[in-house]
Amino acid sequence: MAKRLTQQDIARMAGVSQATVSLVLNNRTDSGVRIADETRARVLEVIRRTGYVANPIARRLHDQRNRILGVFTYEAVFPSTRADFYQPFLEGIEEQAEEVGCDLLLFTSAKATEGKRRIFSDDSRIRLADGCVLLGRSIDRDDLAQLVAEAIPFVSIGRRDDAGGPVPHVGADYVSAVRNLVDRAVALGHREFAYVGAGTGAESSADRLRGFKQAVAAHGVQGTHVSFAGLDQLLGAGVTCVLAEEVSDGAALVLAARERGLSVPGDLSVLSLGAATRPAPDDVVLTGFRIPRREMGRRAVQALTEVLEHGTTPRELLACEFVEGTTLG
Amino acid sequence: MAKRLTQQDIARMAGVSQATVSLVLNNRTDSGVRIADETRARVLEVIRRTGYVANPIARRLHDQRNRILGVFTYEAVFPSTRADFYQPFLEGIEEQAEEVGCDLLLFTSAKATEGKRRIFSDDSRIRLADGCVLLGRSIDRDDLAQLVAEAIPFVSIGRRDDAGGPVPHVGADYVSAVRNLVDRAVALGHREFAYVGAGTGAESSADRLRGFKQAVAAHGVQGTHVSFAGLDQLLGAGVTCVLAEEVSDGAALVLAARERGLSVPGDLSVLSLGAATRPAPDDVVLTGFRIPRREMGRRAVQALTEVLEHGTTPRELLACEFVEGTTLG
DNA sequence: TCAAGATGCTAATTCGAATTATTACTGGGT
DNA sequence: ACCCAGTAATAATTCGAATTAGCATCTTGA
Repeated sequence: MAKRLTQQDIARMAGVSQATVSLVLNNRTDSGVRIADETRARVLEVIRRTGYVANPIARRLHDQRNRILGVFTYEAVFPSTRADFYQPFLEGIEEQAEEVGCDLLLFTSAKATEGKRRIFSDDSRIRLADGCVLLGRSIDRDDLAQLVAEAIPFVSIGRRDDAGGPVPHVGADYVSAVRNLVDRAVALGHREFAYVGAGTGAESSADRLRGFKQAVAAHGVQGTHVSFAGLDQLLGAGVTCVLAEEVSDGAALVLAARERGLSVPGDLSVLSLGAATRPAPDDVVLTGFRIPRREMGRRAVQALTEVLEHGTTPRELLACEFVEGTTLG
Repeated sequence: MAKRLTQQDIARMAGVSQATVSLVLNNRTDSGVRIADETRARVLEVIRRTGYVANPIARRLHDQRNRILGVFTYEAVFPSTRADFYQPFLEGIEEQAEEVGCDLLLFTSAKATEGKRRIFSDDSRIRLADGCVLLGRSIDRDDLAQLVAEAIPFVSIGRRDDAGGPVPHVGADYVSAVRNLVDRAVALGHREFAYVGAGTGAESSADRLRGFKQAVAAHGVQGTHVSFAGLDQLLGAGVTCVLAEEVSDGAALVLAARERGLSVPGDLSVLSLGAATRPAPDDVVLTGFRIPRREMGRRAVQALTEVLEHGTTPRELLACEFVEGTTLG
C-alpha cells in the first residue's frame, strides 16, 4: 500500500523546502511572505501531478479546534421507540452543525450502566469534542454539576436549574406557553381548571405547572393540580378545562369522554402541553402548543458556538407556538 | 475560555514528565517500561480529578486509532423525510458501535455542493475517524475509487461493484430474495410475470432484476421488465404476477386494481421488493421480503472492525426475510 | 562602493501524544 | 572501592503541516 504523500515529498520533487510547499498550498501572500511566480508554478505542477492533499489530521493539530461537536444522550438515539423524541432536536442540531462546518460526535462508547449511559466514567470521552450538546428528558444533576465544575463547554437542550453554577441551556418557554393557554380558555368562559401531570421533577414539568399557577392566580379562577386523574374525578370537581402535561394523557381523556357520550370541547376542554414521553394516538388533534424542537436543536448548537468562542453562559427560552386543535371551546 | 488540558499540564500537576503521563495513560507495562505504583496512582488521580482525555487529533496523528468510527451520508440523516430510510441502518450501526466501544462521527461538515455532500474536498475530514461506514442509496463511483485508491478503511452499506479494486461492503442478497419470490409464485401457478422498476443504475436495482431474470429463465415462464407500467398495460399483456421494486409502486398498483373492482391477489398478485425511496401507504401489506437494514448496519460496523484489524476486504450479502403479506395468491 | 531596502526562500519551532533511548539512582556482591 | 543488575523516570524524537524569524541574494540610490 503506497504511503500517503507528505509535503516533504512534494518539496523534494519540486526542489524546495516543506515550508515553501505549505506557503504555496495556502496561497499565502501576506507581507513578509513571497514566493516567485516561477517557483509557485513548479510546486503547483507537482501537486497537480501527484494529486497531493494535505493531511487534515496534521492540519487540525495546529489549531486548537477540532471542529467536532459532541451530542450526549443517556440512551441510543436511533431505535424507533426513541427516534420520535430525539429526531426533531437532532434535525436542528445537524442543520446548524452543517452550517458552522463541524462534525457531530455521538457518544456511543459511553458504557451503559443499567441501560443508562454515563457522562463521566473512568475513561470518559466527553472531551473528545470541542464542546457538547446535552439531550434528554432529564439530565443527571451530578453530571451537570461536574460539567460546570470542570468547565467543559456544553449546552443543555431544555432549561436546567443551577448546578453549582448557572447551566447554559436552550429551552422552551413553558411558563408563558401554559399561561397563554389558560388566558385563551378564560377568555372563552372557563373558570374551573385542572392541571394533570407530574408538575415536578424535571424543570420542564415544573415550568409548566408554574405557568399554570401564575395564570389561575392572575385571573382569579379555580385551578387544581393532580398528578393523575380519572375522568370522573375531574367532572365531579366541576372542572371544565383540563391541561394535560402528557399528550397521550390528554388524548386518553378525550377518548374516555367521548366514549361516555360527552362532547369535547362541548362538555369538557382538553389542552395538551406538548410532552411526548409516550406515543400518542394521532387521530386526536389536541389544542395546545408545539415545542419548537428543531429550532431548539439549532439554537443549542449556535449557543455552543458562543460558549466556545466567548466563554459565555447562554441561557435562552424559545416560544412555543399555539396549536389550534379541536379540543378547546 | 479554558484551554484544553494537555498531557504537559497533567504532568506538571503530578510532578512528572509528559512521557510518564503517556505511559500511565496507556497502561504500558512492557519490558523496559516501569512506573512505580505510587507515581502511577498520583498521575491517575490527577487525570481523574481533571477528567483529562487525550486529544484525538494528536493521537491520530501519531498512531492510527481514535476509537471513532465515521458515518458518511450524502445528505442529512435526521430530517423526517429521510429518517425513515436511514434510521434502521443507523440503529444497527449505533448498536454495534456501542458494543465495540467506539464513538460515531457524523460528517456533517462535508460541505454540500448542489445539495449533495462530498467525501473529498479541499479539506476533507474523512480521515478524522479510524474508518468509515458509507450509507446511501447510491454512492458516487469516483468517491469509491478514491477511497480505494487512498486506502481509507471503509465499508459500504449495500453491495458495490469494483471501483479500481474490490469495494468492501455489506449488502442484501436481492438476487436470491427475488428468485425465491418468483419460485413461490410459480409454485402457486403463475406463468406470466412482470418486473416494474429501474432494474439498473444502483447495484441494488440491478441485483433485483438479475434475480428476476434468473428465476424466469430457470422456470421457463414469461417475464418482462418495464421501468414503469400502468395497470392496463400489465393486464393487457396477460401478466398475473407483478414484482414492484418500489414498495409505493406496488401499493399503488394494488389500490388501482381494487378500485377497478379487481381482486388482489385473486385477479392479480403484487410482490414488493423492499425499496422504499418514497413513503408508502401502510394499510396495504404487500407480500415480498424485508431488507435486514438494522442487521446490515450492525454487520457493516463489524466488517469495518475487521478491515481495521486485519486489512481485509469483507464482502457479504445478508439474506432478506420473506414477508407473508396478503397480495400473493 | 556600500548601506538600505526589497526579494525569495528556508531553518527551526509549534501543536499533543506516543515511543525509544538514555540517564540517574539504589543496593548487593566481591 | 567497583561493577552489575534492577528500578524509575525523563529527554529527545516522531507524526504532517503551519508559521515565524531570519538568512542569503539582488537592486537601488547617493
